[in-house]
Amino acid sequence: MPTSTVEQYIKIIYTQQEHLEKGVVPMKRLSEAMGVTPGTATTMVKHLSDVQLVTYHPRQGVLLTAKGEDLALRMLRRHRLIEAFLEQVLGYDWSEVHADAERLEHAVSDKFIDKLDRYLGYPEVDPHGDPIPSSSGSIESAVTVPLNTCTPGRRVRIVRLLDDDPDFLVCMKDYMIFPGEDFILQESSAVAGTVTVEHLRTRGSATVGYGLAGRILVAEP
Amino acid sequence: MPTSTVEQYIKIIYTQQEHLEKGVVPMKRLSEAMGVTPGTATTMVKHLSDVQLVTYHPRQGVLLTAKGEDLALRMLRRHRLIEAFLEQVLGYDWSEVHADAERLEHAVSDKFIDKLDRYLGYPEVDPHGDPIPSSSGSIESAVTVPLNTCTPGRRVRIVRLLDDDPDFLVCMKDYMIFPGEDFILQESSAVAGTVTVEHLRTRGSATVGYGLAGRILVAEP
DNA sequence: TGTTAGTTTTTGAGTAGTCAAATTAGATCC
DNA sequence: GGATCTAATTTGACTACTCAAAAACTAACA
Repeated sequence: MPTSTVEQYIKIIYTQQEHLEKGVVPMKRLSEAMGVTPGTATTMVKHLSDVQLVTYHPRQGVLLTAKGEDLALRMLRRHRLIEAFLEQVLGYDWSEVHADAERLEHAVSDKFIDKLDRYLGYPEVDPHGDPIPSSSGSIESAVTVPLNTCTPGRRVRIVRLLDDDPDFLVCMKDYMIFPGEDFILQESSAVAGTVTVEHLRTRGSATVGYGLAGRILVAEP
Repeated sequence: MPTSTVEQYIKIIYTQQEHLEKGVVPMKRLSEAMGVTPGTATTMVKHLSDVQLVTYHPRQGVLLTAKGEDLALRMLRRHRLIEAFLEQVLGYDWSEVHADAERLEHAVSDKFIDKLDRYLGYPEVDPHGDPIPSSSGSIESAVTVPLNTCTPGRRVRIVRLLDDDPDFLVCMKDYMIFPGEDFILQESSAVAGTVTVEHLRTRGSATVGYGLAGRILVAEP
């Protein structure tokens, strides 16, 4: 059975991998995401490679194996179901669910997770709109595009936010930017570095940084 | 902040202490309850003493300090609230709540526990009838006596079972011996080593070993 | 081509916990 | 008072992580 440290590394490698959209995850990135020194990450990655969870390309980076991806999806399932539970049942604010879920996900049994899944009514997404993998390890996410790639004038629906930072989430909530809300994209300028949207119902408008808008995924209906 | 290993030692020392009803907990007992070798327990106890959680009497045993007792009650609160949650909300059988709670209790935050407490409606006891300490650390248990000290013929109400062994609990459940149920004590013999009770409602009778009956706490109304 | 900047790896050391096995201290019993 | 039994302690070693700092590699640019 993997230790919780191993579980954490694998989960991070998975998210960095899909985040980067390119092959391998370099050590610097991994060590920063894990909050450890690069040397520590190298040591750990060698070990992960020994137990076949990743393939390690020295001086380039790591890539999950099928076995590693399996574990990553199991962890993501745990994490997101726990986040949903914390928000829907215990009344956490969506900005604070991440930290507690991060600790709980390594302590729960499969039985716990399956019972929790049933209790919650088999939700498909967590409070941030992240899709929840099934118990068999399949995951399907809606077709979305980053907000900063949409053309102004279009109507968009917020589907997912790729960020766990509480401050950012609180801020987005103030702007009504959370999954399910509809907006009109008013302006999007890489040069000015801003994206402005107007909330469909309330007519309130919000401006966010261009980079951050890339982490807001929307659907164009 | 104490590590989860430290938390576990402190909780075990607390329960052994009240279990034994006498002063100090000897190393053998502690090491067995923790599932480690005696040498390991000695090493750990010295450390616990360094951080003022216990007072260590070499070659005799350990005793919790006020600070240690505080931590023990916090852990007991966590453990028992989680047990209640697993049974009442997620539908665990009472025989299986212990193991999962044991792992979760070290991973939850104070915020989590307080919100869980509210969600459960501030329960006073867990599924085994063990009293749940308040968030301020006070604990009050009902007046009870071990079943094997009652006089035959008397009516008794099961209040609490001092055992976490799943096999034992499943067995007790089959006999209807769980908190809230009423019985007539038919026979109790230290010599024969058995205690026989009759369930008040169903008239079914059950016989358990004299030693085990000492771990069944009842109220004599 | 040679220098430099940035990344990655190696090395040596530390922390928290564990075990096995040798040793020591207490108690008990003739 | 010794012999003996048991519980407790010490010792040395191992695992799983971690860091700091030195060394090595890569890429890129003058």
